[in-house]
Amino acid sequence: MEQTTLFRILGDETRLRAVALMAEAGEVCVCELVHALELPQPKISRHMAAMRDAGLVVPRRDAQWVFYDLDPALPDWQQDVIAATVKGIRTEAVVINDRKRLKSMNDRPVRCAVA
Amino acid sequence: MEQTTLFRILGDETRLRAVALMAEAGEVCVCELVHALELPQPKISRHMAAMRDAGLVVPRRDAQWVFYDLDPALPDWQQDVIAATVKGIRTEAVVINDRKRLKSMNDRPVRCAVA
DNA sequence: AGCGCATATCCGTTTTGGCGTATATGCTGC
DNA sequence: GCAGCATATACGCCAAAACGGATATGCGCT
Repeated sequence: MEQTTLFRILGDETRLRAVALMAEAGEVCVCELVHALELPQPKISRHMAAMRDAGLVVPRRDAQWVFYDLDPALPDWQQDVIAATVKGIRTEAVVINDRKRLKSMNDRPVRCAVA
Repeated sequence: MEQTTLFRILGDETRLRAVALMAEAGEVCVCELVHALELPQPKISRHMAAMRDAGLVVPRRDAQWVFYDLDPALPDWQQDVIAATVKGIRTEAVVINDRKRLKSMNDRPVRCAVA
């Protein structure tokens, strides 16, 4: 069963935090994740690659940045799972701080192309 | 974040199948799982122990059998996640066959005590 | 072309997790 | 107490996955 891959992805704290951030803020680029989650860049890139390979997330290149967002084409039940999860963890201290740091980040890359 | 434990649990096929079965059929005992999933007993026991330790599942001893069921006291969002998941996978061939084998099992232990 | 920032990938290591087999524990009925 | 079934755990092994750090690639600017 390939259905377990969604859970394998969500079963890692770094990726879960990234998912929560994207679900709330829409697409984010790697440097924003590095700043918001306070984690080394290679670690973020590796985890985003895992999500991309799993089909959870879609990359969009814009100049020197790569923006990731949850794939809107995910099966309904997976979107439901993610929605329920985000709802359940949005008041967690970790998640709150991630959100806070993202919002207060200086020089966030401008989204020039398609939203 | 301890929230990842739910997903770590669901990220294994054996456990996911057990969860689907319990969500549909209510509490089941180890020998029923062995029969329905067609897996060796120690493997089932180990996975059920993992779920028990994670707080996903509650054991009920009745004579020589141990029945497991999803913990009704799980946080709402986790119940939502499970509900969405079960809804999403209930038409999977594997899940259908598990259900079928459970129903057609001979000499299923009688539930003598509390439901 | 060359520099600088953003991102991705590689390498070696460590941790985690699943597995099969064997064995222990618990309960029932004689 | 003993036999027999149901369940749990222990042990050693192997594979997957996460990690830090170094390095490669991609892009924009001058």
